[in-house]
Amino acid sequence: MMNIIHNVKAESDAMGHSRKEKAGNHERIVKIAAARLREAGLEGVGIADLMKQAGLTHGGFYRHFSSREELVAEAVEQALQQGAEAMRALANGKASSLGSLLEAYLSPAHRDNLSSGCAVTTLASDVARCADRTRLAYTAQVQRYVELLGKLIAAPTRKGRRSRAILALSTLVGALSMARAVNDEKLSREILKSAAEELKAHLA
Amino acid sequence: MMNIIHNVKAESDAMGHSRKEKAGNHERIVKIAAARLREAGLEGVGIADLMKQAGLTHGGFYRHFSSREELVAEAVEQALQQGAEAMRALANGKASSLGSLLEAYLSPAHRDNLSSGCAVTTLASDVARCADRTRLAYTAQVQRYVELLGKLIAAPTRKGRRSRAILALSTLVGALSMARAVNDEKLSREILKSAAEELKAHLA
DNA sequence: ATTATCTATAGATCTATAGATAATGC
DNA sequence: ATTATCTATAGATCTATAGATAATGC
Repeated sequence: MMNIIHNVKAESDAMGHSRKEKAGNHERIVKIAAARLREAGLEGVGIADLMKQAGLTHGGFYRHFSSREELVAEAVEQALQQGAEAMRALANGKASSLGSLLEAYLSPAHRDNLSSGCAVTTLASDVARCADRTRLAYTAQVQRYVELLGKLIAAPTRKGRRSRAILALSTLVGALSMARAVNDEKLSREILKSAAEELKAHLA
Repeated sequence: MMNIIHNVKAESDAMGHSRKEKAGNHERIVKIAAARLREAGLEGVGIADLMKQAGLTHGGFYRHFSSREELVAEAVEQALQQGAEAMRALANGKASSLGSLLEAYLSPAHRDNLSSGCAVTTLASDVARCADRTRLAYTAQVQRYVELLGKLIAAPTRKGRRSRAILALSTLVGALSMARAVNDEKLSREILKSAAEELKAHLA
């Protein structure tokens, strides 16, 4: 695969290295990692590659992070947060917000967009093998999703809403995972569509 | 992690290398890979490690496989098949076979048993980045699961059964994924339990 | 003087191959 | 003679570190 993402750094290499620049560089490395690690998996991209895309050389990496693992932790936190924002935006958007949220989550567009998609699905199996810090962030994000979905779901009791929210989130994660892994566009779309429709029917 | 799995090879190293032995060795390498790759992910174990566990040295690997990718393909096929057999056994077992299947799939035992658990969940995100051959095997397995579940689900139409089977499989895959990634035993069990109970209620 | 980055490289992998060894199978 | 395995190693990574460079910031 050709690298078509060029140096994003604003300043020229001849310029100095202020603390402001450092903060900006740090943030840029994390954002790039949050995208690339979702595409390739948490072990799928090297430090040199990530630094190159940030417009830096790999030697400078360890002034920003004490280890690769530390970058991964920050990047996963970043990725989870991005997904949360996207979902909240969807939830606050339209009238029948639950329906449109389910449809957006289970859309072919989300399926094909690994780099900025929901990390709760994309990184689940990688996170299961991660350090505690990363798993903690993942856990907190799952709790937030369950609470968000619970607010959108009608049920007589609080327990019932939570239970249905867990069903809904599980279905979203599983359907998206399989739709991505499967090698057959028709089946992939069927999975997305059936999961969305059955969920809507069950939760209505 | 200490390697507590010792040399499984029956014959001593001083013995000859017949074609029968070769077939046995090939099968053993694939079975070990099917387990270890589910534990560590498709990129998480090296050839030397796998061969060592099979009681062989890494140099012999390329008389069995033309590349690492070829072993991965065979191992994923093996892993998918194992999962299929386990599920079929569950489905043919008891009276309320759907209920017991859902409970077994969403049990803490299955959650904690990566090496012989269902590969449709465990390998989903890895398979999405794999070669066509591997994705084809995954796709066929998803179809088989949908058909198996469809037979156990009551609905007025064939389409309805299939649609509900897709919902059920999606929920199983998503709930198990999250239950493994999450760092909180209480939440993990709640995910498994809620998903199972809501599914049963919806499909009854 | 401090520090953010760069160049260069050490050290540890990992995949794949080459040539030696010791048995099978014609 | 063929071949399944072993020993040894080439070549390509990848993480992490050491020392040089060039700017900032006291």
